Parts: sequence; C-alpha cells; structure tokens
Amino acid sequence: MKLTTRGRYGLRAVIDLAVNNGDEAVALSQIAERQGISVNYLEQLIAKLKKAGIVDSIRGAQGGYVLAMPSEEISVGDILRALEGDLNPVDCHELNSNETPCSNSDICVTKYVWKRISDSINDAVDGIMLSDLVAESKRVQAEAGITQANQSKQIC
Amino acid sequence: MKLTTRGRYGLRAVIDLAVNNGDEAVALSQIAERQGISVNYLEQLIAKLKKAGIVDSIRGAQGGYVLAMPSEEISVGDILRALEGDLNPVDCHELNSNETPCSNSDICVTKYVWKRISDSINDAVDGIMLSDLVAESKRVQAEAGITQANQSKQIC
DNA sequence: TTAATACCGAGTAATTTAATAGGGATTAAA
DNA sequence: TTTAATCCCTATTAAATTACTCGGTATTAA
Repeated sequence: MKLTTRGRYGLRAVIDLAVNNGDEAVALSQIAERQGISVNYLEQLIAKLKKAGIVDSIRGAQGGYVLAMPSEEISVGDILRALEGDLNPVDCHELNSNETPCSNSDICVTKYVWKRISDSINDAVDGIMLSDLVAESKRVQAEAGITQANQSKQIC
Repeated sequence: MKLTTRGRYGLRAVIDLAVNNGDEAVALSQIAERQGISVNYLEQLIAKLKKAGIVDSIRGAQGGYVLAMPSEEISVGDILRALEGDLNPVDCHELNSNETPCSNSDICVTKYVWKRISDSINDAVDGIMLSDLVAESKRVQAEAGITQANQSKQIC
C-alpha cells in the first residue's frame, strides 16, 4: 500500500517545474539536479506526465518542459494517477470497469471495503491542487530563508 | 498503491471466521477450503492476525481459531494494518514516528499530501467494523439463496 | 496411541521496482 | 552550417518483494 518512487519523484518534479516556471521552459536536467534524481529516470516519469497532458515539452536547444495548464487546474490526483496508474487498493471490476468482472461479484462483501478506500483516496488527492503546493512551497522556503538559487535537495 | 494478497486473503479469512463462528473453533483448513486459499499460505497470514490480538488459537485436535474480540470491536483497519503493516502511502517521519526524521522536513511540501492521503485511508478503514461485513455477508448470501454448506469460493 | 490440528522456518519462482545505458531526433544559437 | 543542448525512445539489469511451497515440530482431544 505504498506509492513507488514514480509517484514520489514525479510529484516533486512537477512541483519543481511549477515553482520554477517563468517565461522559458525548464530543462529536465535542472529539475533532476535540484531534486537529486537521475535524468534518465526522470525522463521516464515525465514521459508519463506528458502523455497524460499535464506537461508539454519544447524540443531542441533551450527547450524543456512547461505545465500544460495553469497549476490551479492540475490536481495532485491527476499527477499521481498519471505516474502510478489508478489509485485503487485492488484491481476490482466494481472500481475499474476495464477489469474483467469478478465471477462472484454478487456475493462479494469486500468490494464495499475497496470502494470506500478507493473513494477516500481519490477524493483526498483530487482536493489538493498543484497551485496549493506551489504556494506552500514558496511560503516554506521564504520562512527558511532559502533563495531559489541555493535551495537544498529534498529527500521525501 | 495496491494491497497485496496478504490483505485481501486475510480480510476474507477473518470475515469467514466471523461468519462461521459458533461454540467451536474453526479449523484453518476449513477457511482455506471455503476461500480457495492454500492452507500453508493462510497459516502465515493468520499468524499476523494472532500476533495483533485479532484472533486466538486453540491447539490440538478439534482446535482452530476464534475471534479474540466481538466483531463489533474489530475494525477493518485493525485487520488490514495487521496484515499489511501501516497503511501510509510513503515511509515518512511525519506519518510514522518510528521512521528516522527526514533531513529536509522543514522544507518538505509533499508531506502535507502524504498526510492527507494517510488520514483518509485510515479513517475509511477504521470506520468499517467486522460486524458490518458479517451482516452484509449474511444478507447477500441469503439473497443469493446460498446456504452455509455450499457457499462458493470468492475471488476478490 | 492416533489423528487432527496449530506452529515454525527455509527455500523459490515470478514479478515488480528502480534504476542504468546508449543511441536517435530536433532546434536555437554560434 | 555546424554544434551543443535538449527531448525522445528502447533495452537491459540488479535488487527487492510477492506469493507462494515444503517439510518438519508441538500439542491435545478422542
């Protein structure tokens, strides 16, 4: 019941991108360096984010990535589902209709449990917008007296 | 972000035990057969449940397992945490104080996300009692015209 | 004494994770 | 027009985890 490094690193990368966005695209190598993640691995993660329409890429020299939408319109749920797949606790047809229906769905009791867990997780992450995290990040960094230039690496 | 078979099988086993409990202990082999789970594997799962004080065992011939408490006092959260470990989405000191504190806790933004997810999962599973599932199970089985003797195996 | 049961620890195949590695395509700038 | 910076894509791999199996020991009712 743990997120993988895909979700953890990927969310941090999107926050980094959102915090450091300006007029120009942000190179992946910069995000990777600030976040202490290998460029090669981060490439795989950002590819998922691009496929999900969360970021756009600009190819060539001076290229990089930008948010595909305002950060107010991107939820943490959108980001985590892009990186991790669905956030359901089990693969169950009742939660995810692209699963093959369970032969004992009519007498299944645990499906109510899975539905409650699933709904609570998705409601929680859909209720946090990227803009909230950007604001919090700026607040916390200002409080710690850390400038954008020398911000230290995150671990979590 | 998925539960393992430990949580899925184990929860089904506890529900089975609760539904089929009477004056006598229920042998693991019976639960295993009804639920279509190997006895050897189920042994490992029920050992965790016993260690957590959710079930008690009676050794020797005609022995088996019984609930250690009334089903009204056992939450799904108790059961799943016994089987899966904590239900937090990440190993983070803010959620689980036996983790070593994160060196960048002061500037960590994602911890707010993990806390919200963690709380929502734990609140959800702690709000469902085993007795609720037993009642639901009996209702569903009666509706399907299935007697206790020939109940079919569950898959989920 | 026997059979039914719980208890225990070691081993293992398959899968997933968390990367690494290396090359190709595109484009701004020198 | 070349170069360097950048995104893009696929293959490989070591380590960890999962989901078991296997074989034995201990206990106790009948």
